[in-house]
Parts: sequence; structure tokens; C-alpha cells
Amino acid sequence: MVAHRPSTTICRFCAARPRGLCKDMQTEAEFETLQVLQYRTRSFRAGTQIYGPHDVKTHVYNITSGWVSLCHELPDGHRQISQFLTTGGLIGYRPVGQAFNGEIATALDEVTVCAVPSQHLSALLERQLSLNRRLIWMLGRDGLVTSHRLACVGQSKALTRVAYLLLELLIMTTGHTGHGDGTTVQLPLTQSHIADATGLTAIHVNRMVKQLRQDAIVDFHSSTLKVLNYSSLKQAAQVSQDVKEAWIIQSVPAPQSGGATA
Amino acid sequence: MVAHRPSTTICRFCAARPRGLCKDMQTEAEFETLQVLQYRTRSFRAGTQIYGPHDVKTHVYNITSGWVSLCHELPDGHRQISQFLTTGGLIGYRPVGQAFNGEIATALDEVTVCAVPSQHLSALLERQLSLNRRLIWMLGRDGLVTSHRLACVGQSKALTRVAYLLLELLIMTTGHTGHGDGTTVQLPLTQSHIADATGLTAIHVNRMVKQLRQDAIVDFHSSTLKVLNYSSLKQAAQVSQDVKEAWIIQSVPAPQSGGATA
DNA sequence: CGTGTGTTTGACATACCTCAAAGTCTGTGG
DNA sequence: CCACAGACTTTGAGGTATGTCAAACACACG
Repeated sequence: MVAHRPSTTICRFCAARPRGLCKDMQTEAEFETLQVLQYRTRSFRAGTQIYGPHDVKTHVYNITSGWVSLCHELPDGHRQISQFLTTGGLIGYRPVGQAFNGEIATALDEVTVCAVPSQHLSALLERQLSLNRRLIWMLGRDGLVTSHRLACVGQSKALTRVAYLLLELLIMTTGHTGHGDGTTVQLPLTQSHIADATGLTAIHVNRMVKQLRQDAIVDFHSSTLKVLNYSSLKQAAQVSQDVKEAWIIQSVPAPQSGGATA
Repeated sequence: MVAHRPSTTICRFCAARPRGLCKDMQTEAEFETLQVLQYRTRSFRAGTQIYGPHDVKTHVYNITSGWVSLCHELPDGHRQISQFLTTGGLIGYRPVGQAFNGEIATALDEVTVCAVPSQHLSALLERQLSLNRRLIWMLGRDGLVTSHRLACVGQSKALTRVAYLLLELLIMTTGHTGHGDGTTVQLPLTQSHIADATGLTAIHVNRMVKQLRQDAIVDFHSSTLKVLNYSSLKQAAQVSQDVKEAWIIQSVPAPQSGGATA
């Protein structure tokens, strides 16, 4: 009953860039509304800061290509990367009334985003239910992913933490969970990034990476991740199937109405 | 322009229980709709499980009194508490299409909740923008709080982690950040809970609690938290003002419309 | 009075960090 | 083509924060 676009857009703001994401897009009418708005695409070079911890966030960004890290900096200089994101990820949203969220968004490689003024987003949210659905889904997913990572960092040994992160990045990149051996993916990360994300030192990450290589599980080498034994990796990472599904950005189906017909 | 209720309800579903939260409630019309629905209040005794990791979540719960923990259990038996929640907190929401979120919700003391069938929530979301706003705000906040906790657990020493958690619980309870010395609050927690939340062992938590007491910072003793030196606590916890604001559940103002008037 | 749960303490083990330095790779400029 | 600098990786030796194990203590509850 709802007329969908040919399901080729990944950004529901600028409606640009075909790829098989976000089929939940919008109705014809909504789509046209968005097209009229024509939000700007912006690019950031590798290593560039997209926004800082104390920037007033004027925009929300939908990533259309490249990798971004979200990082917290503590007073003592330590850093914690809370999330890596790639195509389809939404960054820069902050709860209304919250001055800052304290995180730094950094482009890890060449990144393009669709920039939506926060004001516009608020206004759009008042009129487009599909957008509300989508935002709710994204925020729910991000919270879930973060809390699982918290469980990993809080309770697991170093080897498991590294394996967990590598598996997460693998699945984020390939977009499916049942992937076999021999897969190779490019990740714009150094061992220091892995250290910041896992709560370890780069030196210890190196030892773990070395061990994963020796145990013929994965080979992470100069930004290249090669899966040597996928089932061993799953085992080393100690993740359940549920978690892996949350790592994949999916489309959100329109709800079949029912209940609450007061 | 929007007619607000006398700002005495804390649950926008059953519209029950006066207390000064959630003034953002709803318009007259919305309020009446909800009243008609009359969602059920449920109670859970201390230690009871509200839902398990593999329950199909039929309901979303809005906490109207008591304390709840959200906990992940890892294959190796370790547990990570990702969040403590109290009055006003929303639990049991999961992203559409996500089978399970793997978390266990446990009542820490006598807990009452307003139970909303997930089906109804979906339907209500399709019709009430204020509810969308509220859910988006809650999810955004929860994600923020969790990512800050991740930064703490990943990068801080044991003493800081414990101080951080105690400060968080203090602020959640009192509802304001600038609180002075001598404050005493009841928390239905054991040192084991703190251990599970901070990623430490209960034994080591005990050592840290002891040190905080000896350093005259806080005294946590048989479910009672007493602040001896608030500014020392802030310092020990290493939190910025931004983070503390995120710990307080606030009302969400209706947006002043503007922009995107395509 | 006994039982169970939570707290406290001590001795010891170890996973991870810190410091130091060498080794690799890549890009740059002569 | 070579020399050099800079970023990243790798390795080793030693220190320390935290975990593990064991046991006593305190307190509530039946």
C-alpha cells in the first residue's frame, strides 16, 4: 500500500548514492519532499575531525561512504573509541536539552556525509513518521551495540576483546554474519585504534594480534583483515548470534497496524 | 499553545502516579487517549526477573517506582550490568527486527512498572508525535550514558570506576548535580552489583570502597551511600558536567518549528 | 541457634601496563 | 637512486593493578 522507491538510496535526506540499504525509505510524497530540500554532501579527509566534544552540533550527519570513529577523551588523556561507523551510520544526533555529548567524530579515511541541519531534522521529525521510525531504530541499535561492547570490555580478556572487535568490523563491512574463511576486508585502522576501542594498550593489542595470527584465526596486517578460521574467530570473540545481527544496519519495515485502536 | 496537564504524571501510558517528572507529557487529546487505554501496572518483588535474555519482549515497561538493573550474561558466566534505572526509566524496548537484545532486567527492590504491549506502542508511535519525541530522547540519552560508562570502564582505574558509578547513582537519585556534602541516599545494591557494573571483582570493589571511606570521600555501607566530600568525589570520578546532565531524566520540550518548510 | 548472604582481610598469582629500543614501511626531498 | 623522517609494528624486561583463593567476620532471618 505504500509506494516505495526502487530501494536504491542510502541517505533519506539527500536521497543520493545508490546501494542496497535503507529500503524502508519513504513514500512517494516524502521522497519528493526530501528531494526538494537537497541537503549538502560534505567530504572529510582521513584524520579530519568532523565534530569535537564541545562543538554545538549544528548538523546531523548520515555517512554515505568511508569510516568514522566516535571517541571520548578523558581528563587524564586516555581515549575510548565507543563506536566505529561506516556507510549508513548516523552521527551527531544529541538528545534535546543535552548541551554536548562529549564525543569526537573523526574521519578514518576519505568520508562523505549528508549533512542535515539539526533544526531541519527536528522539523522533519514532526512531519514524517518514517523518519521517526528510522531514528528510533538507529538509536535503539546503537544503544544495543554499545551495551554489548561494554559487556565485552568490562568482562573479557584481551584476546577476546580484540577478536570481538575484529569480528564486529568484519560483519559491519560484509553485511552478513555467516561468512566463511578466506575473506579479506580493508579497514582503515591501526593497532592503536583497536587499543582505544578495546581499552588496551597498543603494545598489548599487538601481542594479541600476533597470537591470533599464530593460532591461524585472523591475520590483521597493515589495514587488512584476513579471516583464516571463521568458526575459531566466533569462538574467540564469544558473541551470540543476536549480537551479530545488531551489527548490521537493516531496513525498518513499516509496522502492520493493530492494537491500541482506542 | 499546547495545553499541558498539571505536570504530575510520570507515566505517559497509564497516566498514573504523581511526581514532578515528564512535564512534556501530552496535549489534552493525547492525554485522554491514553487514559482510555488504561495500561496495567505490574509489580515485581526484589530479586525478581522482569524479563530474560531470550524472552520475546511482549511489553515495554515504564518504571514508576523502584530500581532495575539491565545485565548481560556472557557465555563464560561473567556478568556485566550495563545500566541501573529508576523511576521514569523505560526498559524492554528493542529495535524492530531485532530478535533479542540479550539483556536481563532484574528488580533490585520492590518495583512497579507500567506495562505497555509492544504492539500498542508501535501503534501509538504512529499517531502521537509527543511519544516519538519522548522515545527518541530516552534512547538517545541511554546511548549517551552507556557510551560514557564504556569510556569509564575501558580507560579508568578501579577507584575511578567505583567513584564514577556511585556519583552516577547519587545524581540519578537526587535528580540534580550540584549537591553538597552530607547527603545520604538508599541504594538497593550490594558490592557485587557494583562489581558487575564496573567490570571488577567484588573483592576489589570492597578494597576501593574501603579506600573511599578512608579518604573521607563517600561511605557506602549496607545499601546506604553517604557523601562525605562531594568535590573530592567529583574529582575521583573524573566526570565532566555534560555527563552528569545526561544522568538526569528530563522533560522534552516540544520543538519550536522552523526550518525545512519545503 | 543455625543458615545464608554480604563484607572484610590476607597471601599469592597473573594479566596487562610501562618503559625502552629495534625493526618495518611509506612518503619526501636531495 | 639514496637518505631521511615519521608513523606504525614488533620484541623484551620488569612493574603493578587487579584477579584468585581461602577464611574469618557481621548481620538478617527463620
